[in-house]
Amino acid sequence: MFNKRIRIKELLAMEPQGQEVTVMGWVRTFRNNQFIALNDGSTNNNLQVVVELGSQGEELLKRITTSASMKVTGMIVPSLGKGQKMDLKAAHIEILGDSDAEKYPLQPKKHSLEFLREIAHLRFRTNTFGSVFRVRHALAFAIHKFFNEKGFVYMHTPIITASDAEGAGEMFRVSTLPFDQTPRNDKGEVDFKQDFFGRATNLTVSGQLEGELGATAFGEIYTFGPTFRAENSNTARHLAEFWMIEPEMAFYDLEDNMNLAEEFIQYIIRYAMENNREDLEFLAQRLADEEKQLPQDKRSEMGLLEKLDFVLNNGFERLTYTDAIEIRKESNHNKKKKFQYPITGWGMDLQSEHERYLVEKHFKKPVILYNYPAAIKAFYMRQNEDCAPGQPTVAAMDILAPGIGEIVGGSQREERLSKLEDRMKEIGIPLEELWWYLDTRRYGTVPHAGFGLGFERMVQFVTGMTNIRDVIAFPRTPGSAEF
RNA sequence: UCCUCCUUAGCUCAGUUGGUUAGAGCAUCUGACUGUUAAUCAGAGGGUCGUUGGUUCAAGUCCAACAGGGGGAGCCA
Repeated sequence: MFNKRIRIKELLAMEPQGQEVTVMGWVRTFRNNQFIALNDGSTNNNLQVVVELGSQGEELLKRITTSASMKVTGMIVPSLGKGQKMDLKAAHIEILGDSDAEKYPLQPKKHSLEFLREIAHLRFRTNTFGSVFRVRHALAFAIHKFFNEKGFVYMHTPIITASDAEGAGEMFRVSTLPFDQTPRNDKGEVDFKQDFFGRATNLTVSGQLEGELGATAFGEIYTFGPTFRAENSNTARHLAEFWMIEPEMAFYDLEDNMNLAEEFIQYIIRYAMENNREDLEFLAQRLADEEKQLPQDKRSEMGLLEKLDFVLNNGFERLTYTDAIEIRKESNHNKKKKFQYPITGWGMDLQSEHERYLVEKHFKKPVILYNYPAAIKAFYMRQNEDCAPGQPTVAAMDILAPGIGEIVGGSQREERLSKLEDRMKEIGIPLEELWWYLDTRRYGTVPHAGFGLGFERMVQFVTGMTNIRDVIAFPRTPGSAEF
């Protein structure tokens, strides 16, 4: 019978009055041949198990090593020591699994995140990753809760897709053809007619186009699933496999879209603040300690909890691409020629140093940029009509978060068939490949909008982890797919 | 992919202008102690200095290539 155990988080919330309980967990440290710090993953707080002198045999004591797993039954009593509220006086200890202390790589000391990344299968057993992944869970749960409360339908869009016309980046091919002897057609090209699906297929880079099909039937839908990009990106904010949330809403314009995105982000942050306070406090302390080693000008002005509170209470700054260019052009930063990439004028794509200046120096809070030049955005974004002469824009919006950069990318979609077709022809996307997508514009088209939120970037923002590889359990990056 | 920095014990890191036997803290092991808090005290074991090649009488130290990792950039979420 294992299910009689009580979780340590629950136990620590009780008043110790000699109750008999059973706990199970893993040893963090064993001090003085007498005190076991036991952790079961429910919280970073360890339960102090007290082994009375002489109550257990030498053989058993020797097996109480770091990360050995055990079942302990005993009485909880107020602790005589100072560091904790209660002790579990062990009446019976059963080692469930031994752990060779000489080989076990985690020690009761600080480890670098880089080292822990190399033992990603064990890093959940540390306080930092325990907190990160409990917060990750809370955010994922809050996302479903938010959309469910708003009446959105959770839609599972395909992982394997045949369209490569979405233009969202390099794709991973999905194939069962033999690598060493790929069948060829008359022209000498690989003959995908003989492949599993009878055509070339890839892992999805976005569920958006399929999401629009759902939105034009259910009204509001969202997706939350894995996404794959075969880009050779080596940064602290890119993964080859990541999770993305993509709501898509009929009868929404760009402003509705921005309102939803802002409300959504605040909602899930608030959920984590209310339900994972201890973990966030731990992560805030961790970040503060880490930043102590940085030079003054590289440190954040606000602590993690302050930052999250600020985001909940202050809303996001909204401004158009055109205004953003002006602000930066007029900034002292630009006049002093401190940008590596100078602001050349309207139409240029924003470099990440420009985004960072705007978010971290000028406004010091999340910023929503909207109405971007059409030339630097995707084909499906709605073409604005009231543009300045020679400056065509689309109803796109990006949310930029301090320290992370782009966390949301979205737009109102082009619902007018002829405009959409014209744009596709203009940039060379074959209409016949997306016939099913265009059908939504043929049969009862409606104004609609949506966005994509990078889940790992959101987790980074909330946990303060600076490398995206530390907020996903098993990161996939170029040259790296262990575990 | 580009720029840049790093790679010395299980971990974190010292190692002087190139010079004889490469060090520390923590961890591990052995013993002591027993209300500890990353316990403490004493002792012990633990190294192909990332790999390969080069310069030199002599390379952990200088040079090159490669590998792995960090930071930044591009692409983006």
